[in-house]
Amino acid sequence: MTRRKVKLAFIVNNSSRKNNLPKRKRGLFKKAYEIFTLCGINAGAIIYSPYDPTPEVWPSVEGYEPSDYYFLELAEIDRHNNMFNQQEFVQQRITKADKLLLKKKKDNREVNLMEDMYRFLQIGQLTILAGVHTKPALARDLNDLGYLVDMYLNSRNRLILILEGGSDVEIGESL
Amino acid sequence: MTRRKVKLAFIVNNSSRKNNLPKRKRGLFKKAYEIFTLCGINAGAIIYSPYDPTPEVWPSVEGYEPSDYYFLELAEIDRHNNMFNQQEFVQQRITKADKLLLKKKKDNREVNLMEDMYRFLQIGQLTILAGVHTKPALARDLNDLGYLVDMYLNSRNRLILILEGGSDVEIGESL
DNA sequence: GGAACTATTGTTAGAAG
DNA sequence: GCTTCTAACAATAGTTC
Repeated sequence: MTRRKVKLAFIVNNSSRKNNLPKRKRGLFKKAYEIFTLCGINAGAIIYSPYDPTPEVWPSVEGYEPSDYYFLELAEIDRHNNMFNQQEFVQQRITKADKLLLKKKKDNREVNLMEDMYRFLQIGQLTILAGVHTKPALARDLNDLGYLVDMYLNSRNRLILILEGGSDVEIGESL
Repeated sequence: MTRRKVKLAFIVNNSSRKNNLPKRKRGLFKKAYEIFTLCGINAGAIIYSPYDPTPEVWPSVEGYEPSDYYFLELAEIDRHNNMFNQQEFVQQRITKADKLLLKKKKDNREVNLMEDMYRFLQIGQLTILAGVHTKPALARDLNDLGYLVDMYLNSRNRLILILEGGSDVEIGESL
């Protein structure tokens, strides 16, 4: 049991590094779960393991159990008040996003929308972290985005974004 | 200093709960950083604090310091090999996304693209978690997406997505 | 090759400044 | 509000089975 203090640096030994990951991962996700439970807020974690093509996230995407549990817990304390806060909270975030967008008026740069879509899908599951209240809308949106990208894949062609009633604006090209 | 074992449950006392959050947050982010450093992989965490309209994430979005540090560390060990693995890894994920998309061929459902964009921007900073190698492309893409949404806001009108040379497809409406 | 163990290091709840 | 302190609790590195 000789365990010396570990130096916070890349573990050079391959097996040690690999063996460490699941332990640490469990620790990280547990911490996220503890914050989630103790403080009643949405917290999440993600790990891009080289040993798994799918990024591992907490809360889990498939089952949504932690979120459900979350509301169950809150229901016994102050559910209504919490939902109100959540709404205020989201409103603040949207206002902030608005301001951010107004700062972004710039030159007409080319957009590789496809890349964005891919990236969106890759991190799409993270949107669950955005809040329990968005859950039903989320599932729909993710599917719709899939449809949108699917259209792109079918077309295998140039993608154009148009503002109705205005002038056509070319946004990007396919791969 | 009487500290009894804490029950893993919502902290009802408001000030206790609020005081707990920064400590726990530090702990969570530290764990993410440790995995990132020790195991040489991309790991991240996010907290949607009710006390802050901006979600707090690790790694930080502004400075990109942790990522830089990451490569600095790896450079001394096996940078080339790691980058190769990263590429393979990304390729796997893209293949996976492709399969996911093919499963999504469905009916023509309406897409509220604006919602997606908002959500993308809200979680956009999380894309940094997708990998260090995407860093330069990422900054550009986020700006371009901002531009795209900006156009939308300017138009205050219906958004149409068109596949060039094909039939026009109506995708969604503004709020 | 993963589950269990445990000495040791690490984290944090509550209090105090 | 925020640091700091520290007893108590928790996580885990190295090892064993």
